[in-house]
Amino acid sequence: MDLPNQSGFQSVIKARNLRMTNQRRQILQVLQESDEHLDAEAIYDRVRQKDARVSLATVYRSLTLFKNLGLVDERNLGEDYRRFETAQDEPHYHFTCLACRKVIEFNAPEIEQKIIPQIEAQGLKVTEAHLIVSGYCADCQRDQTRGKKHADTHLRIPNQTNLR
Amino acid sequence: MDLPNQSGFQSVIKARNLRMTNQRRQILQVLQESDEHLDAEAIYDRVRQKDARVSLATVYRSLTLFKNLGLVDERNLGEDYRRFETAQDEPHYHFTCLACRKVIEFNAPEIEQKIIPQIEAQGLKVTEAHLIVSGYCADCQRDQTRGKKHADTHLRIPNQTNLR
DNA sequence: ATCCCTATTGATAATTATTCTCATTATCAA
DNA sequence: TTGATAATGAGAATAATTATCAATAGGGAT
Ligand SMILES: [Mn+2]
Ligand SMILES: [Mn+2]
Ligand SMILES: [Zn+2]
Ligand SMILES: [Zn+2]
Repeated sequence: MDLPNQSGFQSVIKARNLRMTNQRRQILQVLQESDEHLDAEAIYDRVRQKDARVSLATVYRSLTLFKNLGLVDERNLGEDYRRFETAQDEPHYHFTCLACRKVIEFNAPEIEQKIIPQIEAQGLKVTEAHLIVSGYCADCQRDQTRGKKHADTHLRIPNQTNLR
Repeated sequence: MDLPNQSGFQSVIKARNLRMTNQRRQILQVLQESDEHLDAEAIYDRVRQKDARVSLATVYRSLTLFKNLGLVDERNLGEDYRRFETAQDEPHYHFTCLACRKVIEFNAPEIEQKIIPQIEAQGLKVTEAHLIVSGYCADCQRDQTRGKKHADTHLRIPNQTNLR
């Protein structure tokens, strides 16, 4: 079963005399099979389950490559680590629940149609735009039991107690 | 010479039986005197120049405190470190030049007036929203000599060569 | 199928922003 | 002035990401 742009992957790889490795295929496939926003570690975990002897360094290297090839987009959703998802045709933006970490995507055509044009009218050239919204999802507003479940990716337990 | 809300600072500090220390005064003052988006290290440098024997740990601790008190806002402008600025009355957003690192602020009332209300209409509670735009400023589009000057804060030289 | 060039990888050390630890100091109310 | 304890400084610890480098593997040419 081949995935959508596995072929587009091939062509863009060869065009730059890069090499089509198993690791790259696996890593890209994990991204394509997922509708979530995975971080490097989550991708690493999933790739190893499937089969390969892949190193975390290669995951990072491949993500950087895919990003530069336009196959994958990097997202910063207010965490201190980076998430990745396959590049979409339509731009979209992200809401993250501060309690359960669920990520909800949304469109905001005003950004592409009004805000960015206004910025570029001032002589700036825009290459990227991220609208990052955070708050509390409907479930977590209702529940007292906030932060119980952790949607959208695997759990990472931070350290900090510096909240005063 | 007292600064704007140094007094508001006093009251909010006392209200929570926190203590008004020299370090906190100095750090907050650096933020208030600057119209830039400083990172912890830049604040650290400026505070030491002024006078005090302040540790970097205290800068971080104070920034976290000020953020929680609503006196200071944290910004992530696409770098791998965090910037801070005094809390503004009006929301605003940020464009960063990828070449010279200059930061340009702009308003986007559509966000507060249309986009966020739409999100909240779906049952979500929004507590924060950042629109982070990057690209190239007018100067850097013109110049071939991109990346020469480094506006808005001190220089940090990264390591990476992983760009393929 | 074999050779060869070199892009890529795995393992692990290095880097670096931020947080933690804990003994010492300073704030402030009484 | 004193006492309780909030806050600090110094440096160790943490953790995500990147660099190093010898070994491996892709793929074009033969
Ligand atoms: Mn998304
Ligand atoms: Mn700003
Ligand atoms: Zn939630
Ligand atoms: Zn510029």
